[in-house]
Amino acid sequence: MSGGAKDRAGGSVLARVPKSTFRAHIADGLRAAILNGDIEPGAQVVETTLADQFGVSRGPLREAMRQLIDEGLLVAVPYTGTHVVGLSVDDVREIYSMRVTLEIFAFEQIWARRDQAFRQGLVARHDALTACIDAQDDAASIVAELQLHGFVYEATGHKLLIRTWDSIRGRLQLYWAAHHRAHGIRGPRRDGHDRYVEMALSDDLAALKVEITDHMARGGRQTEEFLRGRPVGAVAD
Amino acid sequence: MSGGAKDRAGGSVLARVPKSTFRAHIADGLRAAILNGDIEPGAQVVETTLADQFGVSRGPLREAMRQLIDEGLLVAVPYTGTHVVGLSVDDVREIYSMRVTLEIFAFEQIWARRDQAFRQGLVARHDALTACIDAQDDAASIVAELQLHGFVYEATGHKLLIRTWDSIRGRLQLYWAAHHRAHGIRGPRRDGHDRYVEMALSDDLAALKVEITDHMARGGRQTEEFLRGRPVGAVAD
DNA sequence: CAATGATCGATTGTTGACAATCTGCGCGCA
DNA sequence: TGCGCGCAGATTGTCAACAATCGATCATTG
Repeated sequence: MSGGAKDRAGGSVLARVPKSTFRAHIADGLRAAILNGDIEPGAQVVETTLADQFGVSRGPLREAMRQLIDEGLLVAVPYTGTHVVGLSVDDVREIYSMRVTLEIFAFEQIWARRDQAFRQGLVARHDALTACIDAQDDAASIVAELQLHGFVYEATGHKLLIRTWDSIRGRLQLYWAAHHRAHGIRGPRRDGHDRYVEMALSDDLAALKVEITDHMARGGRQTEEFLRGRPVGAVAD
Repeated sequence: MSGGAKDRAGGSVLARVPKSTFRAHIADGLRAAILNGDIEPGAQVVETTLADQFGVSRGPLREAMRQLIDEGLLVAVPYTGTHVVGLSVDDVREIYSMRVTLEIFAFEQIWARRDQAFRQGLVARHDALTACIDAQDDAASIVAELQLHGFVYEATGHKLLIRTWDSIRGRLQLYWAAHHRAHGIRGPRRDGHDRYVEMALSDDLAALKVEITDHMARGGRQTEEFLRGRPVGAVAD
């Protein structure tokens, strides 16, 4: 489409060129590769190598990497190298504590405006998650759970909140994916989300806040057991 | 130092070359120029122009701009142009509502660990802010107020929270600066911060939460009056 | 044998030139 | 007069080559 990159059939991830720029698609592809575990936490990512794999030059690729650095998925040392981030126990703890705060805030924002569309959307995503869990498809359940929670954030219409959720989601998914690869079966159990959705549609905001706090605490606890003492990767930020 | 940018005495902002990369310093300089009002909200920023002003090529400059876009200070349209963001009433509302949530969370995190160092640091920054207000130095008071609140976030040691505050601070400062330039005298009154600090050092967390909520509500209200109907800039995100 | 300094490979940082895209404007035409 | 069309200017997107820095290796020296 541009610059001089003629066809790039060899690119590992991108299939079509969307009419716009490369950067976003490289970022998406690289993010997917990291979250998918194709590149392990702690592993080094080299600009030239990736540029070849994606079939682009280092310019756009650098910008994509910079974006992932902002998302907390990569860590760069000037003139030396860039690595996939390794999450420590404290990092995961921070993610979960932040989620409690943000998600309660999200429900406070939307509480009075939970119309039919919201209720249906929430139930639909809960059903999708339930189906993934019943099918024991862990990879899909991770995505489904992220979409369930993401739907709540989106529903608030609070752009800053959504942006903040976006900035956390990557690290959360990185942890979930690593946990899943290491432990096989992952966390989300049916009953927990059943209660969560039930209360989200109830009239008792206080009870929902407690449920969210407990929900996250459960996830966090099971989390720490897995991580204790050994960060997922080598490099911390 | 590198590449081929020999001396750059003509650069508008950077004075010394710090031994590391350009990007961070360009970002700092450009951010300062925006927050300082040298580039007005809504105004277009052209890569080639800025590159000349900073004495670097477009590569590093693009990365710096990309960072400011992530911070919500710039808005880019592919192949068309990049503008300083204009904040709407809703945007400012979002910033303030987010601050309430984040700051209450910050105090929850640190509440049990408010040692002598924290108390002294908080008082010191409050004194500095008070001095700026008494001297009617609005520009300095903006910085002082940001440092007061920033100190609280830093004190939590919660990296994710600090990062989130960082991602909001720029937009808040952009609004405060624009408000100040348009209205002359800005918001922060002594009594409000006196109460804030007093309660932050008290034993009544619930009361502090109320104070924070009110504090922000006051700032937000005065804010909306100024902004009603006319965003600070031309382009929204 | 330990400490020190030079060298080399690997990787990122920077640059200048070229290509693609968008926007506005003038022109022909019904 | 109103409207589509194409052209030119401006701006961003991309590329390939070059420079700077870092880390490890290895020879040198006391």
